[in-house]
Amino acid sequence: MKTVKTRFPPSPTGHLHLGGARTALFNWLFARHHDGLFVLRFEDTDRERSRQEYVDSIREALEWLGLFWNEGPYFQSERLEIYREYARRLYEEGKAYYCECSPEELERKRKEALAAGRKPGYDGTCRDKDLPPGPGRVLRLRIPSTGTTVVEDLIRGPVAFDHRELDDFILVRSDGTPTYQFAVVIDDLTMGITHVIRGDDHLSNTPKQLLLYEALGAEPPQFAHVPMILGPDGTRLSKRHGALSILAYRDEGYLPQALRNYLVRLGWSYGDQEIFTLEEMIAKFDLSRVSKSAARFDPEKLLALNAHWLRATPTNDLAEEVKPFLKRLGLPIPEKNYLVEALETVKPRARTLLEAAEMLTFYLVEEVTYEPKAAEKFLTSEMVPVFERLIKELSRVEFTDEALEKLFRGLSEELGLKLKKIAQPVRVALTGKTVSPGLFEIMRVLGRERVIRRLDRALHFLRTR
RNA sequence: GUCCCCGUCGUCUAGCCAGGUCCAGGACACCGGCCUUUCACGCCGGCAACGUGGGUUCAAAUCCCGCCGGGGACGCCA
Repeated sequence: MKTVKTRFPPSPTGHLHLGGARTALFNWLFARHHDGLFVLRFEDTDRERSRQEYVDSIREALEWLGLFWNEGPYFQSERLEIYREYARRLYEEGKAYYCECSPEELERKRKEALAAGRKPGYDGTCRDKDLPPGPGRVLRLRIPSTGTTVVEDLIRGPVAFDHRELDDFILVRSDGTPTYQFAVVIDDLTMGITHVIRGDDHLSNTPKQLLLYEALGAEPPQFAHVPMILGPDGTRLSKRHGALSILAYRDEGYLPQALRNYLVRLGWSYGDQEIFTLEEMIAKFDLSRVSKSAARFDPEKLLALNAHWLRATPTNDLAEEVKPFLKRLGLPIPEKNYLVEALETVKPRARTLLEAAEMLTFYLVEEVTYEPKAAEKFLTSEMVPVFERLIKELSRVEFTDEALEKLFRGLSEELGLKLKKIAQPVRVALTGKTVSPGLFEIMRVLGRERVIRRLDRALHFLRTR
């Protein structure tokens, strides 16, 4: 049994987006599941649009997702000699021929054909001209005019294409660079790729590639075409569907575990299981459970999964992850223990690291800012005696959740006020807001000194109203 | 236009290959309730789908055909 080898071949013309990440994940998982290898290869033959910054950002995104490659990254732009050699062979063996039709001419014929309701493929004008190589000429593959080619797809089963539907596609452009169709085949062949797992949109290109393998006298890899990911509205995923770059999700406070978990369930399932650790994905992933129909991207489900993984991550680790977000919000980074304890209280309430950082604000600022409406409603003058009494009691009570709760309940009973009537004003005094983690845990974490200082300040505030 | 692929709750999906156990299960979202010092978490309950027409069969979400709908390919882009 040959070692399984998969690849992820992005073209560095944009950031890594959800669709690409899912394809990369599937390839990576398949390789890992079979103890195989995963190759990274940049398809940068389009010199016009390829950019170094995208090479960097794609690598960064893959690494962030934990999808490390065993080989590469390769760059097609550095393999031009190899393609040239194979092109020469194909030409010499008569499997390919040169064509002198100009792009303008081809474009004109394409439009004509489309307007007349015919298929717009190349019409074979130069097929039998027996042209030698020359400037302005492209190399085309000579495709058999009759018969059919069957793609034995691992996900879709056999898919037959009539050769009349295929045309003599371009292998080498007039500037000598290889086209995508040619370069992928040569790369997959020379790199020993055993399984090509890619988007559905490549299915109709596959027979052409198969014919190229045949012309080369080579054994093609196995193909598996996975369904595409559509936007929430069912149209092709694009910029207007919001943040699509994987790195943008990272910067919004999403966890790689959540992204992976969301992505793996888009087009793949394992019974009713929704939550997967990396190890489980590797152990359970297989092509037979990949679905055939396109999936829509649902940001809500991604968020829910992120909330889940946030809660499932040890607070100690989360504390490190949240630091960059605190920094970004202009908040001071406190001592680790304090941060962990504070984070513990906001963890079940936050759905992203960014939200968590925002919720931590009151723990970290010197003086909280009262929300106008909250102060208006709860920091009223009748709270003066309550706060005075609290400050006195708090200086001697033990700062544990239990003791604090006992204190508040006792006070509530003694003063004939519902606990809520006391709790909300104190909450506002301590956090500036009406919504926060549990009051007693907040107090415990803030500690006696901060709590008394904040109550003191609130007392001043309500006396001057 | 031609060819190819796909079609189960709003969304992701299980079930379909090996027809009955499915008046279709899980998850997200949504709605109600419990818990409760606020908000969450958690727990309980609810809403909600086999695109359509025909055929095969004692029996079809599951098999066959047509139609409709969606997506993709048809580039000297990848």
